[in-house]
Amino acid sequence: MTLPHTTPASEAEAVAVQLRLRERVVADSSGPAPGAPGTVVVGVDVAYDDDRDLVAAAAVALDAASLEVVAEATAAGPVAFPYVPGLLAFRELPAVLAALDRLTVAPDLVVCDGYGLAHPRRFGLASHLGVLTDLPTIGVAKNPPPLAVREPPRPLAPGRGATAPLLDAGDEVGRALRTRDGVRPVYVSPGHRTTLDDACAHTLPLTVGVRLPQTTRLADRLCRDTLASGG
DNA sequence: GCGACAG
DNA sequence: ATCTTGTCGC
Repeated sequence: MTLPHTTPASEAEAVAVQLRLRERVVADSSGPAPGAPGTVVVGVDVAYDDDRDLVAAAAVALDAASLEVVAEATAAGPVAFPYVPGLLAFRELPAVLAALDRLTVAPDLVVCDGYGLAHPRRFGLASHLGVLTDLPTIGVAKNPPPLAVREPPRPLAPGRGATAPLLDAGDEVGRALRTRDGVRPVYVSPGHRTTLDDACAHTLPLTVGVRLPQTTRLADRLCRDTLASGG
């Protein structure tokens, strides 16, 4: 990876790391164009067993067009950081980075299960992973971020593809995106080397017939199985 | 002080 | 995240 990851000794130090690293986020579209043929999309996810002090991560690479699995990798280790809202990256990154290292194909885009820009300090898990690896990343979360300035929840049209802005101090930092008709939306935001428009455009083809991106679903299943198999 | 709070 | 059966709908 381009930058090393180190586990902070305190929450205050973790916040300081975020404020420093967020300066390095690249907010352009130097990542793959949505729909570009041959794009390798990698989903990452993590499962925990706090009692055994064990965390397992999985990285699953798909062909963006066919959604066929191209490669998989897992990694397990001790839990490095407690769960603290806003600091999820420090809990998940060590295992995720290890799994990505074991992947035999080069990711064109990494899809994270969590926030990117749509984060209280505008530096969620997806942004953090992108800065450390310099890979294009996006964040797709199941729940809305607790933004400081939340706008009156604008109603979201019922059909797949409908969106509503996630505003933070007047800036659109993410989007609620309906990926299935009549089903609650997911919350998409750019991480590194992607734009919000592209993040949403990348998400739609990954969610044909399902709410969450296939990348996330497959990675979730794999890391869960890995944890169950011992670690 | 209390509630809210990605995974 | 994780603890967990059935149930409604397509």
